This record gives sequence, C-alpha cells and structure tokens, in this order.
Amino acid sequence: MKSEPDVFGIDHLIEMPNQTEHWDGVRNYQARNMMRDDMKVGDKVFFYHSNCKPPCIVGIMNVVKEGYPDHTAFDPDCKYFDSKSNPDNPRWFMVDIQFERKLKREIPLEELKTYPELADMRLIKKGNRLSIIPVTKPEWDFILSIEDQ
DNA sequence: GCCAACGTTGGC
DNA sequence: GCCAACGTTGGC
Repeated sequence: MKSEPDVFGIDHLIEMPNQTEHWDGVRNYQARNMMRDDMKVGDKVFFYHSNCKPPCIVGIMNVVKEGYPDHTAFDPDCKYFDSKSNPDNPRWFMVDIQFERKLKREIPLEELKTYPELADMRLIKKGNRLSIIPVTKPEWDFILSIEDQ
C-alpha cells in the first residue's frame, strides 16, 4: 500500500492509537475492490512511501479489519467527499491497518527494479499509479530476503 | 517542473 | 459505446 510520507507516512501510523489507522481516501475502483473483496484479517502488507526521494518500501503492516464503507466519502467538509456515495449505498471502502515493524532498511524502488525475481511486480512497472498492489508470496519472501543486505 | 500513463467524464 | 478532453499520479 502506497502513501506519501509527508501526508501519512509510517511514522504517522506508529503514532496512532494501537498503531492502527483506517486506510481512507482511496478513490480508485481497482484499489477499492481489493480492500472490499480480497484483503483479510491477518494479511500482511508492505508500507510503500511514494512521491518522495527515494520512493521505497519502509515497513510491514497487518490487516486488522476487513473492508467496510469509507465514511470520509459522506462528509461534505472532507476532501475525500463523494456525493455519489452514501451510507445506504456506499461506493468507497477501506480496511484498518496496524503497524507491525519497520524493515531493517528502506528498500528503494530503484533497487527493487534490479531484481529479476521482481520483474513481474506491478509496483516496478512504468506508469503504475495504483495505490494498492498485490504482492505474491514469492515476491514477499524475496523482498524480506534482501532486507539484510 | 516535466511528462508519460492512466482513469474519469461527458458529448455525440 | 466511442473517444477527446481533462485531471491525477508519481517517477524522474
């Protein structure tokens, strides 16, 4: 899951009560579908810092609550407000995410691109703008294996 | 700051 | 349903 460190970075997550936060504001259907349909309690997630120097994977989180309506879409004063979403027929969903740990080092995108093992990851493909990206088990294990390098 | 790659909107 | 115009994302 991507977030801009200036807006909501991993250190913000650590400061939250229970080191847990709801992942609100996603307004992309593919990303919504993953939160609504695919992500389950106990699933592990990488925290990726985007739109910064350098963009990188910084930590690990856990899904602690499965998809439920994103209430920020109902609030006209919120920048994520969407008049087409309402509590009876919510358009946008979110999950709750809890901090697990930081990686031993930040792994930059530039480095991830060098590994053939990760060549098929959507994260490293050009033009990728999706804020939530699936990671396969082999990719996950490989990334953890380079944490110590 | 630039710009490629998308995703969305809306006229037709 | 097509597609041009527009807005956004995010690496560089």
